[in-house]
Amino acid sequence: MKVSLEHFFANRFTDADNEIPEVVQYFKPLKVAKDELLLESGMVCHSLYFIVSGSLKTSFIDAKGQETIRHVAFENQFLSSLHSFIKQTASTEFIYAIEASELQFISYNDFQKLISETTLFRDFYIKMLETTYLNNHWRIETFLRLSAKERYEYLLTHKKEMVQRLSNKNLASYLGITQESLSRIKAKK
Amino acid sequence: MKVSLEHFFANRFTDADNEIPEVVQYFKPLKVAKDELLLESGMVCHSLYFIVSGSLKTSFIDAKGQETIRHVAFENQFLSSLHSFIKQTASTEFIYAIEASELQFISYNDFQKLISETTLFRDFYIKMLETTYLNNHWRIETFLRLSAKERYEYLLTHKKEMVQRLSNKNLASYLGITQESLSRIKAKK
DNA sequence: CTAAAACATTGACAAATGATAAAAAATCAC
DNA sequence: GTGATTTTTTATCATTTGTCAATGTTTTAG
Repeated sequence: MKVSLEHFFANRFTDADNEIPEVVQYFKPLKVAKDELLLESGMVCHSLYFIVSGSLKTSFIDAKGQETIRHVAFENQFLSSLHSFIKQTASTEFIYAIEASELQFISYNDFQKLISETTLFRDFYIKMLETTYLNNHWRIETFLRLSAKERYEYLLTHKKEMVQRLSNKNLASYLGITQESLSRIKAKK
Repeated sequence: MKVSLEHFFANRFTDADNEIPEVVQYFKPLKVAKDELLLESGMVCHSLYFIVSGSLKTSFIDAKGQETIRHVAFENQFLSSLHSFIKQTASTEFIYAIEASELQFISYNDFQKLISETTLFRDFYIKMLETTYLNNHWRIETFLRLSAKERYEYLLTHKKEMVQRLSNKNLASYLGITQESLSRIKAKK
């Protein structure tokens, strides 16, 4: 599947669609291989990525040295190490391509410029923060009161793409459980 | 402890502080008793609350009928059922006062008005979404790779006020564990 | 102040998940 | 295509957390 940045804005921000060319010109294309590192923990994240095709993840290394996946994004979604990007401070997480991916990215400076100069991008930024909020919200709810098995079933029902496109290893990490537990959960169904 | 809305804005939004009186006039005072309900699940949340003194929580009822606390706020913080408030759709959660509290609240209409009319409030709204993001971020991280005991210790170190001001019942609910487990965790220290 | 209700603690046991190890299966690099 | 590497599955056992029940403690309503 392949999507475009123009369509993304045209479909969602009809009020200020005359500003689309102005906004889109600041994005640069980038192709990355499967498993390619886009941001190292400890570095400042300078880019916000739009996914044309493929998938990205943000992750950190836990106390036991295991990679733990905090967020995953597919086509038509944006991803960054948001805290680092917004504040231009060192990131506590990595960004990796999960699959080979085509991206469009914008630098922090151009991002700021567009925020101050265009209504479209300001609306987009608020919308992005809201979407991020909703995403984190359901994720916290699933952790608060669902067992590992129920969290897996929640993804199967509500986020099927994640189950289909992530390896067991990545999926287990995203669910906050071990690979072995996930394997058992899947076997029991 | 008691704080004021004027100080909140004056301390954080120095760029546009001439707009503070314009913004503050739309907030109305409200006193609520301990355990008082401010928003019922299924209703549309019409208010954003600033806490002058006391504390509020947002919670939902899980599959087993247990109250589960998603978020807690103290003095000098804002709280709402944000999804419901932003989209003016039915809330999936309740808002309760934990302690007797003094609040200042703004209606959705006045909120929208201030967003469109003042730089201060637009800046504030983005800041609020960012703060919310950071809060959800650490919460997800603690769920992903920490045990119940480690999550409790995390709160002790980084959010001591929560441990001090919440009942065991509320704290256990916020941590996503049973009261009994929390009681045992505390006893073992 | 007192009785009732809510909350907190403790114990015994059950269920879920993690740790470790080993084997099977899939994927990758050349 | 083949051997090496990584991922997935399976099994056993240990640990954590939940469930249920009983009891002690604190808070609340009148």
